[in-house]
Amino acid sequence: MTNQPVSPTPRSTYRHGDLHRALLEAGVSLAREGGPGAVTLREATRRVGVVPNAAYRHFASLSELLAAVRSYALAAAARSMEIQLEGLGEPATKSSKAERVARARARLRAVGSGYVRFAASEPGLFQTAFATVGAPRETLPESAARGRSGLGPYQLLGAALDDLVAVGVLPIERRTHAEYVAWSAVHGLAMLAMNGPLHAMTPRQIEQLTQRVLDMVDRGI
Amino acid sequence: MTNQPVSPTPRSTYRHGDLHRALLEAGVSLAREGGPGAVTLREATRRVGVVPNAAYRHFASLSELLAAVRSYALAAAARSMEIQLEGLGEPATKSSKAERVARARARLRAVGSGYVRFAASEPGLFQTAFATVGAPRETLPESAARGRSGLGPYQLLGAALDDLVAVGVLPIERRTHAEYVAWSAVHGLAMLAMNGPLHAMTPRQIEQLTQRVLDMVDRGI
DNA sequence: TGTACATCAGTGAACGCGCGTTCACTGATGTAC
DNA sequence: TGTACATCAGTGAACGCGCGTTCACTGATGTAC
Repeated sequence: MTNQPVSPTPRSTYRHGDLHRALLEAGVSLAREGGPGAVTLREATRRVGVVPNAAYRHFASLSELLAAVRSYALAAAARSMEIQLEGLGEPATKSSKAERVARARARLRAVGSGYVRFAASEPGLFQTAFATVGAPRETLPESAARGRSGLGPYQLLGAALDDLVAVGVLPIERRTHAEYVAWSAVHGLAMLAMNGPLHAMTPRQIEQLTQRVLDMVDRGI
Repeated sequence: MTNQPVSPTPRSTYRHGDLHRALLEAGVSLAREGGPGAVTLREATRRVGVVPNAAYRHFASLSELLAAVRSYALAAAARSMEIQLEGLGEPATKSSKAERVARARARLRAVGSGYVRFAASEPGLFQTAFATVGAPRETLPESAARGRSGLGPYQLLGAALDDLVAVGVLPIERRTHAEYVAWSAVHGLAMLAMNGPLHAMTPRQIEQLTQRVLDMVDRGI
């Protein structure tokens, strides 16, 4: 596999200095390259140029490192969604009802689009964040798993749906569990694009398909 | 983990008799219990009560066994979808346009419903069939991966969509890649139901959510 | 400002684990005569 | 119908791999005096 040179960052000092951060970064790189299964203590320490058990000064176990990496991945996903939201620009101060409706719908699309873009551009991190199949359900350290808005991916979706309700597009009785309905569509697309039959598609084709799925959500939610 | 007794089926004969089939069945059990990652040659042979390397008389490698297990899982998924289709009953011989439209739409719902039901009832096999994350893209032995109709899961979906076109519900220009749009929705739901936040839901809640997602597909495709 | 010392980050060696896979073997089976 | 024999399914032992984790250690650092 990835046979990294033994000591990629040769230390001059005996102490490393910031091993905790370095291990986390190595863990993120591993997840980026090979998904959550590729995150191992031995490979992370190897990349940092430190002996395997040195990791235990900073993480109690592998799963603690993995949890930290997952937080990072969730935050990165949130950022991707935020970036799409920011692309919408500021709302007009005095906006008509139609404008507010259009904006709320655009927000939901932006959230979905950011989600799928993240999956397509960072498949390894996406898997780490959202597709931890078979792994025991661990509690997420929610603190670090957010974007700049202070919201995590799930909250960003929720806020967009609240907007749709406020603006009168989404009937309040359909608000319950609406996250899951919308999420299903983009999550499924993301999965298929990553390892399924869509893997061979160009980014442009993926983008078009994303728009079609978002059309479906828009019409059907 | 699963510490199976060493020789669950003690042989009286030196030869096993049908080791190929026995190993496949053990592999399917392992996949059922723990997903594709739980399928190992050593555990499969252990369960059958045979020495590890005996497997090499029947499978060239682990990945060959895994491919066989995947075929089985795909066929099981197809069966689940077919069962939902069969639940629709026979079409009336002389049916009105409205009846044929309703039937075509019901068919798509049945396909989706069977897919999600399979994921919910057999998560390990579902993962083995459709969620092989990170695994190298291998060629599927298509032959065995089908239901009784002779169609695989993907073909069943395609046929349902063709029906919608024939009946005039789905505009022909939206037929291209429509599989992926519909598939995304149910696949995402299935994934979320298996390991995501929907894991704690009751089968009844999952069923209701499935109907909402299918409503969305029906309205939005 | 200089020295003794406690702290604790990183070392070195080793453990046990389960895995896939290879090798030379053995002994039950079915076939040829 | 009985016997010699080739076949080849399953055995026994071993390999090397990477993994997480534990142990007693060492030596750079920063603090107290």
